Amino acid sequence: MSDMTPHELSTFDFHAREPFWQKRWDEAKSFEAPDVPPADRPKYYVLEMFPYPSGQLHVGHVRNYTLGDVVARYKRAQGYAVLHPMGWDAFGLPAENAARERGVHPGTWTMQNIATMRETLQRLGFSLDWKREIATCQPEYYGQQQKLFLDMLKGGLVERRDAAVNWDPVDQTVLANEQVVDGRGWRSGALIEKKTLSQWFLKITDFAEPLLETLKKLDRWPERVKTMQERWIGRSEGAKVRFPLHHPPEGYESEGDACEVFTTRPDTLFGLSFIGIAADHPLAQKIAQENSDAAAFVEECRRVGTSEEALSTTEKRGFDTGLRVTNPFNPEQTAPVWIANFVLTEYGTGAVFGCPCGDQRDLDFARKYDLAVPSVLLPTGEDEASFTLGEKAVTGPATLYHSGFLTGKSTKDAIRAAIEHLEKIGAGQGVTNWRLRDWGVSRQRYWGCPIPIIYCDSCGAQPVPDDQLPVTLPEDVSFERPGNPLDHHPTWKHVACPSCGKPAQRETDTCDTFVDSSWYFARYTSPHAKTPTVADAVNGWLSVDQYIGGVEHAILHLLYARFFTRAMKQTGHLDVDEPFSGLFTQGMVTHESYRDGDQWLYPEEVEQRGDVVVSKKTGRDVTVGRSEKMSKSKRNTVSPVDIISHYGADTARWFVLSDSPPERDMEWTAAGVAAAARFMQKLYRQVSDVAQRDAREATHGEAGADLRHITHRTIVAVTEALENFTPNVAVARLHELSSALGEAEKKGGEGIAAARREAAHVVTLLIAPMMPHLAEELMALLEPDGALVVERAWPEAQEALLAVHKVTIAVQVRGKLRGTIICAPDAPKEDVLAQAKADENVAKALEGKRIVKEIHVPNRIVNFVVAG
RNA sequence: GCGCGCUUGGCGGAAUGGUAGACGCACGAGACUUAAAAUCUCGGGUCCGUAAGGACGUGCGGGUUCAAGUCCCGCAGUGCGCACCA
Repeated sequence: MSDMTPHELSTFDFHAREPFWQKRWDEAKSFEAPDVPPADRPKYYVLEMFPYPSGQLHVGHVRNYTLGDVVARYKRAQGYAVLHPMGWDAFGLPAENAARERGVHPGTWTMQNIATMRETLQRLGFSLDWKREIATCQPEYYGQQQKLFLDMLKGGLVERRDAAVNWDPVDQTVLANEQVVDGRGWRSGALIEKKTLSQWFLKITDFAEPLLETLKKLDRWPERVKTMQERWIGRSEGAKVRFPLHHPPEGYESEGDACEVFTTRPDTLFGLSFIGIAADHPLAQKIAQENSDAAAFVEECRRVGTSEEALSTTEKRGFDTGLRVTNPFNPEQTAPVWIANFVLTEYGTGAVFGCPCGDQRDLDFARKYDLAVPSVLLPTGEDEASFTLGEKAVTGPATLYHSGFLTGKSTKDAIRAAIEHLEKIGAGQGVTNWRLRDWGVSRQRYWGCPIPIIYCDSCGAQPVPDDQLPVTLPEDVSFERPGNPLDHHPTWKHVACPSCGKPAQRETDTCDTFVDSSWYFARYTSPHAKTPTVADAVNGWLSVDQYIGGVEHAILHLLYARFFTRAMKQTGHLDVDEPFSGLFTQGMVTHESYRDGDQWLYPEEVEQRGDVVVSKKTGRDVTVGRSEKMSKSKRNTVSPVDIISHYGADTARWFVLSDSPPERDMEWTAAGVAAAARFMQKLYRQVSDVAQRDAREATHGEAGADLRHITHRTIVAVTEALENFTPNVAVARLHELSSALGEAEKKGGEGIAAARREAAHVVTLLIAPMMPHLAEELMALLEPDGALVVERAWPEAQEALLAVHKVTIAVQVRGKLRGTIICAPDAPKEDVLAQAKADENVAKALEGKRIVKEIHVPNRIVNFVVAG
């Protein structure tokens, strides 16, 4: 070395060194997992939700995969055999949109995006086993999915039935909910309508009970996700009640001469005001055939769309069918049957009975159409003589009145009595109803997994035989014409019936892409096998010990995956019940937005000048919007590739971990990234300084005691922070250790060099999960011929060095802080109290007061409760 | 509309029911420098006070407790999900 000072030497050249270390890891096969978990150590399966290859990696991905990588590297250091794979959720609508808009084939577009995004992931230095990479759009993957579908069909878990879709009459195509804007098709602008198609369903409701019950055992899932799933599955106890129809329309036989409803409140039957039926209810359909006004109303309901949100936000409206039913509890009473736009076809029986006094929606509806409002619920504490029902339904605790044999009973008792009575008189029975509906998987689209079915006029729907799998997508398709390219492909769908050999047609629908993502975690355990799974591998690696992804998937994806796992178990493809034993849901990455007039500007197009932000181009002040979810339309995005190029992968990784707790949204700021970069270089300077100046052979001495205490305390703190998923706290503690390392240099003295070397060594190991490249670089400085950090164990704190010699105890008088005292750890209560009272300021506060109570929490706090 | 979260200095945030504001950003002061950058050190919730110290303070209103950011009830704001976006 020359006579240059260490400071001048010390810059971490991430441009050169990050790829260097990535190559070393690659050569050492550091991240390749064995086919089957080894017997000599515990396994740990870390998985982040795989990305949709939309084009570029975005910073939300960087956050997600960095979190996962921290877990993977930390667990590996702790001696686990880690499986940490990556792949692509590669089917989906955007590829078809790109095809329609730009004429590029969905497959080409997807594979190009994958290549781009894979490169970015690799530049970030994630500890992924790339040998296991999968893309769901490849026959190697979706062919096995077809096998699973057929096995489920054989096992009775798949059914064909009718379901409604959003239909665009101009484009002649089915639209996704997101393609319906204010009831109109996003491209054509045409009013969309509900259309019924015959579709394939997976019978997730068969598992409603276990899916609900097992939630209780998922103790490493966030409570809120479990609550959401619980609500979604929606078990509710109630009754089916048959209301006899007075004059059923001719030819209406599907339910005999009665209208059946599901209710959770059979206790309020005496409060019957009306029957509400969905527009798709058979009775409504029947009426519509005969009555043009009814038909017009049904038609209108169809325009509302298929989402629950649309149904419940639309103004409540109804149509009186003129039919009447009899109240089974009170044959004297009849009520009208209305078609109502807020009744869900697919929940319960598609019909409700309206009891305005106990349900706000029913009350609003009854008032609007001037229907009877019998009052049968007396709120607890109200008097029958004085209580009148206003515009608020009774939803709190209440007693039944004006209710025949139920009068005087509490809601709970009345429900039980009502069900008993219904069953006795044969007008209904108690049932358990679920909000969860079966999973419709048919999509009328090209870019998805073909459903392996052949329709034959003679033999019906036939499964594609195993030896004809996979059913692959044709390459030569046209997106010029509206509709599904598979359907209008000249030859693809025409095949021989596998059963009779006569001409038949393929199913042209493809699978919901949620199916693809419902088993990819299992496929990673044997990504290239000729069967969907391999028993030893899948049962050895599953379940996923830590799954990490966005909370936006809290319900659908996670529930489908849980169901699919059970369905795969039932069909013999694996032997676990739950796919993910640990779940972590991370927040979004947000950024300020900038607007110059009506023009949105990218963050790199503006700069801060004093208190204002101006456009670099025009020099004008720009409007700074609050930090919100990054979106292309507001241009408040940041490119991970740019960040890596400017600051390096480790800086990007460190920044996304450093400030916000990962379950919360984090704000991306240029200043924050710069701070991360500074800290990275500071550590590099500090450690290279230690490597060059501090003698390796120095023995520990008195002067180093403080630093050693901090070093070992930091091991405990960082370990705890990583266990708790609070890397932001780990970062804070590492900042402190770094400061202590710097201070120790100035202090000097016997044993400082050894303590500094120890601290440098420890800091290197502790940052490794977060800044893996820098860690390798630092270790190479400290031990030029040593092992790679990825092959080293996590540091362990020495108990003796953690001991504290004094504690600071807060002293309160009547809960207010009046001073602090320094005591020996675990000092006796009497001594602590005496010392507390001796404190000048405390004594002043106690003056003239009588001590009523003395609270002493060892090593923490003293509180004198005083009177007077 | 229904469901589920979140809310702490100028900003991001820390805090087993026990000293609120760790750590970082931004800001200010100082050191180094011819100068700047970089780096290092120090300061800071608000108000009153020269200071010692005091009052107030974790979205708002109540409650439980010796003690509440933390637990309970109500409200507001904001975000996410709602079954064909992924």
